[in-house]
Amino acid sequence: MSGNPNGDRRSARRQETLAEIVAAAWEMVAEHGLAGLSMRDLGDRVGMRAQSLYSYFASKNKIYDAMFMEGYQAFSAWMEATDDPRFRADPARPARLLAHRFVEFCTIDPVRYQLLFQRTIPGFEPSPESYAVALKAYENARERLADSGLRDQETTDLWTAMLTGLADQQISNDPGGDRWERLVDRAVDLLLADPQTHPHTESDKA
Amino acid sequence: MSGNPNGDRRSARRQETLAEIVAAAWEMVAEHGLAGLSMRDLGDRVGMRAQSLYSYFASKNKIYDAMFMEGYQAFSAWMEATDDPRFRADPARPARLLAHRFVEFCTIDPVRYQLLFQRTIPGFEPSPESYAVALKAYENARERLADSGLRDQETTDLWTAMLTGLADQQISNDPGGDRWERLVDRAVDLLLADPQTHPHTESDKA
DNA sequence: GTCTATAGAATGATAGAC
DNA sequence: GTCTATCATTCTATAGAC
Repeated sequence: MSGNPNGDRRSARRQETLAEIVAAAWEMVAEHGLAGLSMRDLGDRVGMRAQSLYSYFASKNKIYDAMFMEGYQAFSAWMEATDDPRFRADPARPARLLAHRFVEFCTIDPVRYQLLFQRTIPGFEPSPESYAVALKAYENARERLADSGLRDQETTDLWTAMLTGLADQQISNDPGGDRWERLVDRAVDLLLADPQTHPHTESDKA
Repeated sequence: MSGNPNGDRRSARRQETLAEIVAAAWEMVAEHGLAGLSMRDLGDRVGMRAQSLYSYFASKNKIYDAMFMEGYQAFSAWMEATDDPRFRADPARPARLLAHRFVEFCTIDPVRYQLLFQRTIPGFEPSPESYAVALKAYENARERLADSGLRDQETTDLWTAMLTGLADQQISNDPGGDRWERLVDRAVDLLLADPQTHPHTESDKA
């Protein structure tokens, strides 16, 4: 749109600063918890006064919003990576991979998990744009799960509960370990072996 | 120890006030979230100035601590109630009852669930006395679970993850409904039917 | 775009009169 | 045991100079 090279350069510089602020915000919440994000300290961290941050984000919640969107983009990208053609033949493996991938995503960054999958920030609501990114991520995950043979709502609900439960216990009670993570395969196999998971097995065989 | 009837009466009065403050605190966090407990508002609620609360609790965290202990006492009492002799004969039912009872305890009061089973209050650590109550509650629950046939650590870990996962999804995504709660039976049966749950079945039959 | 200055409001907690 | 007065912070956010 803009034929002005200076405009492009300025815009690029601005994008860099925006990204730098968000990166510093991730650092901060990793250290002080999700609620421990303070404009003053965030300003210190990127080398400006807290008030100057308002040139980039209209409010603190806009920063959470940017983190929220970035988090779901990362989630989509992370789950994309399980689309490995080598495992398409085996009916059990894709589900296991999917499950491990999900639990890993959660345990790698507990604060991100909290921001994306739990609701613990008092006044924060994601913007429509960010929420759209989240919805798309969920839809992708649902489709991939369907490819693994888990289709009906009750089964996918149980799947979700099991995996978030495992991730949550892992994060809360054995951070850095694998006491719950190593139960992922067993949980997945349990669900795949359940007759209720495949209510139409007979017709599927035809 | 004190033979002074006035002392007893004063002590009783004090206990009443302590209980009243904690009850008001539960009300407050139910309305404004776990972090939304403010000494000023709490004072208003019990009809005294915020500063006067410090005659009863040395700090805000001491109030959280009292709630924590009360919560685990409630948990023990709640799980005791499943000790129904009528169901001891059926090997499947005690586990189902136990599971339902647990999930109900969580969903009935989400804020209490958050205080007891998640770690979301920044500076709060339970006191040794409160923690002892929590440990005893866990030990009781573990024994009851063992009576239901779930004994090895991996299985009880999976049990915990499944049920907290179901409770969490229920609270977060369908408050007041039963979309996840109605999956409890299926989850329990899945675990009971799993061969890995009874690694020593042969010798048990002897 | 960044700064200083500052508003405006909330917080948890203490000291000391009564 | 409750009060008034107050401290000492923290916080988000705005106004306006440069």
